[in-house]
Amino acid sequence: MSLAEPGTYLAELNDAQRDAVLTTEGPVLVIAGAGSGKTRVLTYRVAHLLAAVGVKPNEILAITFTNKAAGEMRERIEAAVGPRARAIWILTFHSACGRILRAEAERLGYKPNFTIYDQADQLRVVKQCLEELERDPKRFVPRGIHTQISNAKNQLIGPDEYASRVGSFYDQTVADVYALYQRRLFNSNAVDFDDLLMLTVEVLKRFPEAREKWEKSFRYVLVDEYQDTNHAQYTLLQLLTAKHRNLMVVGDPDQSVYGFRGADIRNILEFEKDYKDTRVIPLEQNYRSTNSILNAANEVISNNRDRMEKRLWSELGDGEPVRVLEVEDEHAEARFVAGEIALLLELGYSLSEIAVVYRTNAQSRVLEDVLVRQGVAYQVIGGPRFYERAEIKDALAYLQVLDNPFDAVSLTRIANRPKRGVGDTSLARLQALADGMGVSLWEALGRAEEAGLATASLKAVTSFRNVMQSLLATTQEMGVSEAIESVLERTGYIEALEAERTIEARGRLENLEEFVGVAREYEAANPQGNLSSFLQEISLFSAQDALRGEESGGMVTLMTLHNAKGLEFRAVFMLGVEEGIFPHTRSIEENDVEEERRLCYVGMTRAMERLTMLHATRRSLYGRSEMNLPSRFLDELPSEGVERERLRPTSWQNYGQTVARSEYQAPPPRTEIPTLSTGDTVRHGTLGTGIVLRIEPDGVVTVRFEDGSERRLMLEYAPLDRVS
DNA sequence: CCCGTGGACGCCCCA
DNA sequence: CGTCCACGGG
Repeated sequence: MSLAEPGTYLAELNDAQRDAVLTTEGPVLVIAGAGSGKTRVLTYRVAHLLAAVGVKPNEILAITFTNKAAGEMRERIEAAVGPRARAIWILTFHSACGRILRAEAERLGYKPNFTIYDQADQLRVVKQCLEELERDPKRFVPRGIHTQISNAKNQLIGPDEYASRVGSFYDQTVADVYALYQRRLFNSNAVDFDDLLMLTVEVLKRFPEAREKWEKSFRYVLVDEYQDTNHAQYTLLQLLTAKHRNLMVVGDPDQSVYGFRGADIRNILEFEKDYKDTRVIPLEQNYRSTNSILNAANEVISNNRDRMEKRLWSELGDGEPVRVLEVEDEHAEARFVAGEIALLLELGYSLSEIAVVYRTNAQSRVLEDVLVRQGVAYQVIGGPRFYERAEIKDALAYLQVLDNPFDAVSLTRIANRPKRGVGDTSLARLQALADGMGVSLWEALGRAEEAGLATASLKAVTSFRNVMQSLLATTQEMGVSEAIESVLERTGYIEALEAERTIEARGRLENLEEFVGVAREYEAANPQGNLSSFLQEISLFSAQDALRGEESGGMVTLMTLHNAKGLEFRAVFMLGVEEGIFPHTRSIEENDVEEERRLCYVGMTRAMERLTMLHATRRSLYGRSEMNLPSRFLDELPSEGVERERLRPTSWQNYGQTVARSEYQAPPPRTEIPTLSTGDTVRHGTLGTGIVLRIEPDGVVTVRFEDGSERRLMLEYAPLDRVS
């Protein structure tokens, strides 16, 4: 597309889409059904603003749902208008707030290099607070308290206001913890995810100079996935667009699925009330799915009462019917999916065009077992993440402390890693000293002799502090990757892992190497980036950002329905479509089935050609075997264009060629299992030769074969031999 | 101060 | 069925 010629790109749009691109002034609400080309609209609109309206790149703020989406959008715009696109603000809510807050932090008394605490860090602080307040953690469950605080922040209710509204003893405790929690974070120069929004709003509200600066700078604001905004985000947008009022929001009320983190569907349903002269543009033509899939999804969602009437249609024909399948239990479910994947490959599908979605992360395990056994490459989005692994968190904690020594949570984490004789007792004494003197833990470390420690402990603390001090001085001048290597080396972290001589330790070392690799990539992509910006980027990483796209050969993608949002696949399998799982028991109890139904709608509309929904009659959950009824969502499907089948034990036990063996008849383990290490060249019976990339403690090896495909194989069973 | 063991408990989805 | 945490011996 050439931007000198609006005619060329406008011709690629349908009437409604074109309208959305050309209506640049004033508030615009685009109701974009699933697969209706909203990314195209957003991209072209930005390009149009730059090329035809003459807007400067830094006057545009585009909010996307994930960093990955932001990156893709930036690429597409750059392809159209060139390097100018780099100056556009294309960010998620959290990263945009991170940036604004860094610029304005000092007005609130924070330093610009504040640390962002993740869920685990936040919980740890809540626990500390409960301890300090001497409340019974049985009665006041940290997780529950934290949820209350988080909800309050999403509603922009600060600690003082919360305290003034207390209605019960429980509330009073929450209020006390909230106040203390906030003070703790402040003293650590740290913020949590919710603070990014709440504090940004606070700074804009309290400081007119700040507000004027930012509302002036963003002449055009675009927001994707508007149906998932919460009150804080809503207020932020109001503040930022007060001057120019050029706000375009794009969303689909039927895809609002983040109620649990404060998303308020009314933001989109009542947008027209908030902005009187709103131009509403519905996009109903779908370019993704066949009509069988769309009709099925339309039927299901029409059972919701609280919605805007909308009906998607497509020109892609009826296609294959939607399949609803009953299986015996979760193992049969997994085997069936694995068998179907094999069939799809024969039909010419590639693994990367196939996704399996489910309600809860725990559901992936059974399927993973089967896929590993079959040697099917897959990736799990979400679940235990790279950055949540202990060794990566340790490395990150070191970096956090180097960037922000006041960060007490990170400092506590690394104080005794590797073991160096700084135990909980010593740390508690130091923390008490710090609290007593009103200084940070880091400063207390420097005056350890006043903390009344045993001689050995004092020595250990002093030597730890000296190491950190010297790292603080020397890493200043280094790039991020070099700093990480230096930290791991000089703290003895690497040495300690190597001394373990276990496969686990080896895996951890490999993960750390990968982490250094991440840092190198970051340096290459951001030549002017520093430690602070690297850490911020990592803290705001989302599950979808880890999605590996069209890598050669590819892999099947496994993920929760929430993580599937915004993605599309030629074939989609939806697991566990059963009462109690989907809709989840808790949603039924809390009368929130409409949100679950929207989630079902989201899942179904991910599929382009083939959609299979499965339910098992029996399923073990928490070690107990339960009988589940088919989900009510299955009852809501139309009869036309839907095929219902029941897989009887006899038919699934021998299902497909590769799946023929049931789990009780696995081939006998090989007698000679080759000893492999990463980098070895190996030969596989059917897959050819490849290189060992990674070895997991449970005997799973990852091999990259000559055709570029990566596979995870069970060393015990896979016909693998070492060739060099 | 470290590590192993047994008991309690879980009860989603996420940046 | 797993995980996480508290507790007690070495």
